[in-house]
Amino acid sequence: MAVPTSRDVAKLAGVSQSTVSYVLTGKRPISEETRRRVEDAMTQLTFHPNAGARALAGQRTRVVGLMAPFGASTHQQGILPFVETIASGLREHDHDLLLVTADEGAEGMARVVGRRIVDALVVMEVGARDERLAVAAGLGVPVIVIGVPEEPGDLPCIDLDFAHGAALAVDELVDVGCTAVALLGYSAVTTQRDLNYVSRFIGGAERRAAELGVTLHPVSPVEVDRASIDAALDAVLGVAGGEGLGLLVPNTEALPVVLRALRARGLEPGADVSLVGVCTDAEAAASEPALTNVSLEPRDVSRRAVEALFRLLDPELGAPVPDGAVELVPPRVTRRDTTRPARRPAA
Amino acid sequence: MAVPTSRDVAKLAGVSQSTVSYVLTGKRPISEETRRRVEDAMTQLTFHPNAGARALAGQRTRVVGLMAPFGASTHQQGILPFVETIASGLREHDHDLLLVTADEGAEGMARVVGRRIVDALVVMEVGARDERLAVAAGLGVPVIVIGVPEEPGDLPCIDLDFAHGAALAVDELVDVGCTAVALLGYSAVTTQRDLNYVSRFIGGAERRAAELGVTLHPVSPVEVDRASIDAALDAVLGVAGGEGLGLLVPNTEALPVVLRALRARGLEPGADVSLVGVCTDAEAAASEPALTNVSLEPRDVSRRAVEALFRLLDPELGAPVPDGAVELVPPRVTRRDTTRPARRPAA
DNA sequence: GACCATCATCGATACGCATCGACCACCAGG
DNA sequence: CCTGGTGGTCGATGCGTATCGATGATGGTC
Repeated sequence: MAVPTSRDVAKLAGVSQSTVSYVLTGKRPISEETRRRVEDAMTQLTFHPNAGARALAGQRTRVVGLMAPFGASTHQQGILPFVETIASGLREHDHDLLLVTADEGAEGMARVVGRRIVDALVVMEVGARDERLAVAAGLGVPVIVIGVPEEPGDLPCIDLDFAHGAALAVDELVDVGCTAVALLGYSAVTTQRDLNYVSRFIGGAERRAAELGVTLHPVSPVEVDRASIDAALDAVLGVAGGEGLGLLVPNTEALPVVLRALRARGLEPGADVSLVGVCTDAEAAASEPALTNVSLEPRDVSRRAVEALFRLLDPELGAPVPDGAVELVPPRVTRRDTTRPARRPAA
Repeated sequence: MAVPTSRDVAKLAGVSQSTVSYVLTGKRPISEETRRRVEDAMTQLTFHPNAGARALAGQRTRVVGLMAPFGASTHQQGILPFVETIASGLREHDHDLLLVTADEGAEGMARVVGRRIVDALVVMEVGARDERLAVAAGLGVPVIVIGVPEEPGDLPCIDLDFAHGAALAVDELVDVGCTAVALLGYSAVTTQRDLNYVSRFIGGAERRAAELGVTLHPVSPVEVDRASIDAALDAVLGVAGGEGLGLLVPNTEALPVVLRALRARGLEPGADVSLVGVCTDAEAAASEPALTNVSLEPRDVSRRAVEALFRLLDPELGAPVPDGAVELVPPRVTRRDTTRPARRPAA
């Protein structure tokens, strides 16, 4: 026999096809005895339920589309952990992940939803105003957005709390005695893409600096090559001097270059200059010197995104996410070697 | 009306449902007039053919599974371009990409194929002996392997020609006057994973060095941190001296560290020491100094993998890939600043 | 002992499309 | 005028599952 169907299983188990189906879905009570016979038959035939038939009859595919920022000129670095975590999160709910690349744009989403290839969408790297959002919202399937658009329009959004992270970083710098903070901004390409986490981070830093009464020198944008970073440091050190200066580096990729540039001019991070970077804890610990960092763990965001998605998909799992809710994942600052308490603050 | 079906389209166009289907698939001739009416109706209703129904009736899903080395501790860096290129290659053939993460292992493949979620598989990062291969080969669907296993067993394999790349790199070093070549190996973790491109590369270098009568000093394994690389350089320079030494660095991630380490000890790459690295052309050109490199462009491999896949999927597209064929994509060596012709070779 | 729940199972049907055989109209050749 | 095509369309059927209503069996109640 070619590939076994649920009817074959039924015959072998001596039950009807519908009983096999109920064993599979658990939507009606099945006696222990019958269940065992059916399951044995399935094992014996190596039966796999046909996904197409299931989708057709059951109106759900158990596949989720991921709109990933591939193809475009993305800082590709960071997205892999997102994808990976989302994929395994979906698997825990017996769902699969279909990749939709960004070059397909909004019509890619319309296609996979229209054809009922997917039951739901996760849209990554959403910028401040993103044409995909309006389309996604009108598709009639659950959508989770990773990023914080200006106008969420009914779509639940999840992202890291960059503003809060920036504030915590400023706190840390002030804690170790800094009286001025310089912010080495994101590269122009990132800013152009209008991903507003940039402005959220900068805004958070500014607000906190103002509250604490320390000066904030934003330097932006900064490319990742050595020359740009040297130029940025020149500017910063010219204005603020070395004394009491804290550096805030939200651009993960720039971190190693900044460290090198500082040392090249005789400033030891942690001793002569304090520095807080934005990166994962793993990267921070592996760095030399170990970085004090604002941890932005993509896995946290992905996990929550998956949870939110299934609350939408199976409302029994708990209160569905309210429309348009923005969930910000709190960051964490970990002190390592690049910030050290210097002068004892007035106790 | 909820979502339109082909029957709705048929009614609106005044034809039968089967005619709509033939317009869609092109498997029977349709008059110009009828085709236009049907297409208009589809547009008007924003009709999308239901993928589940298509799969059920047509025995094909137009989805390809990608077994990606996610989840494991991979040198995650390199795989994104593969995934991206494969995804868009599939889209050009109106197919989609379903991600299967490596943690699911062989049973993940069995699942997506057994349930007929996918029509075919691409298996990435296949090592010398990979348990997934035997399973994949028995699944009864087209499979393309990226990597070169010891025992391809009927499966078409595609990979970069690391051996040839190594030989070309040795050639280049000898061309610019090197009389000894040191090979800074891969890190232990890469070697442990038994990805045999490591040994293919080393083997290729050894063979060519022997042919040319130059000494080859393999130093392995080399981690990517500065200390390990310094130790490796100590060993190499101790044995071979600076004079006439060429460095061969197959580990992309180690390249910047090696460059820095060399300069730290007063050796200018390209002048005092020659160096050929393995990386993409883009990375090589962006490096400072610009690297002479063996280009291993993942996109080439992905493209060929997709082509081979569709030759298997639609035999009309050309001769199907012969079973067990191993296709090696030739690399290219580009001379940049880290190799410069030194003493004029005897003309 | 007749009656009604409850539980477990069965039969039939629908899901939306691809495909096969049949059919019709039309035209060329004899 | 009849025959043999051929290009174009239609009806009917099947793909494998989920689901609904119905049925039989079982046990408890008055």
